[in-house]
Amino acid sequence: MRIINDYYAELNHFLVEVFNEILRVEEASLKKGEFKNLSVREMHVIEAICTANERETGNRATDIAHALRISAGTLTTTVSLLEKKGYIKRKQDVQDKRIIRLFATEKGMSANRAHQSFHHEMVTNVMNTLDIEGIEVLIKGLKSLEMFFNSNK
Amino acid sequence: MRIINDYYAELNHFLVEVFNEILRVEEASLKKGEFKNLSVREMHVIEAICTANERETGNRATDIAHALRISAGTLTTTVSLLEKKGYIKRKQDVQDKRIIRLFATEKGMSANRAHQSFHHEMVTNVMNTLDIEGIEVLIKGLKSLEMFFNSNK
DNA sequence: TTTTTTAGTTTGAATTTCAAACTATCCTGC
DNA sequence: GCAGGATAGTTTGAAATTCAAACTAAAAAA
Repeated sequence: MRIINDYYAELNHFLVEVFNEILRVEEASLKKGEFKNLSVREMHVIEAICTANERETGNRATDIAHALRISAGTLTTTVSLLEKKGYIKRKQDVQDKRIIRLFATEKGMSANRAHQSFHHEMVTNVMNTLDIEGIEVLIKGLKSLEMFFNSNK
Repeated sequence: MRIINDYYAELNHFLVEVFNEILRVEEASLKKGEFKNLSVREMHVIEAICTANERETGNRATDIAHALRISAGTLTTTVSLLEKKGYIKRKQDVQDKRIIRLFATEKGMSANRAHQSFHHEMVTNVMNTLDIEGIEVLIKGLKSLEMFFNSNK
């Protein structure tokens, strides 16, 4: 039981502390790079727009707001700013003029690639310290975390 | 290489999506419980104060602000509010009157215990899906994440 | 053709945060 | 001692972020 408790403390530490770090480091990484004038939130809006267009999962303003779990009003604000900064473009749908479709500009896609490479470095870094079996166990643990959260919604 | 890429995508998904959930669920969990009038930020201030007093790692305002990585001004604001709400107490140090030491009230400690039990549930939930070896691998993976973040500071 | 619904924007208020100025206290060197 | 600098915390003013609710325009339903 002693050992289990040690593991408990360590896991809790990681889940509490380490993952707060992700945002912080992500932010710092953004501030250092080419796209200083983007906040993490803005970067995530760009990312969501790029992903939606790649995977064709819906690039309407509503879709993006829903994916990011932010309100429509908040998205409008961010999108207006990002458009002014030249990262994304609004396009009114031809069939249904109520709908605004969102696209990244070249600059936006470039910012997204830079951001992706941050994630890529992070993930490959973790993977390199583990063998295949270890990766599988890590994923299994993270999966059960996800299940825990889904059941708590 | 195909398989490695699948793992990559899955890991990235967890690191990006799942851990954003922690804050959300934590927030929702708070709003449901006995201590509705506490934000996640406020809860974390209480938690930091309780932990600091348990472990005697420094309960000065400066120590707490540093542990939470927030500015002194921000902490002052939060502490004033939490004191008004009855969760914590300021005490001026006797030796050095510049120093403000922070303590949780009974109510504050009670809120902290409720919050701890949320974490406890979360962590034991993950641990229950794994055997000892699995837990060790999970921790190893998380550790390498932490190392990645520390090297990126 | 009305009425209702949907998509997005605007508005107004609340919250959160921080840097910088400020106050009070302590420490150092003369 | 005491002047000058350092330290702890607070206050202030401004910026950023967010959302609900009111609003506009367009589409769908009745």
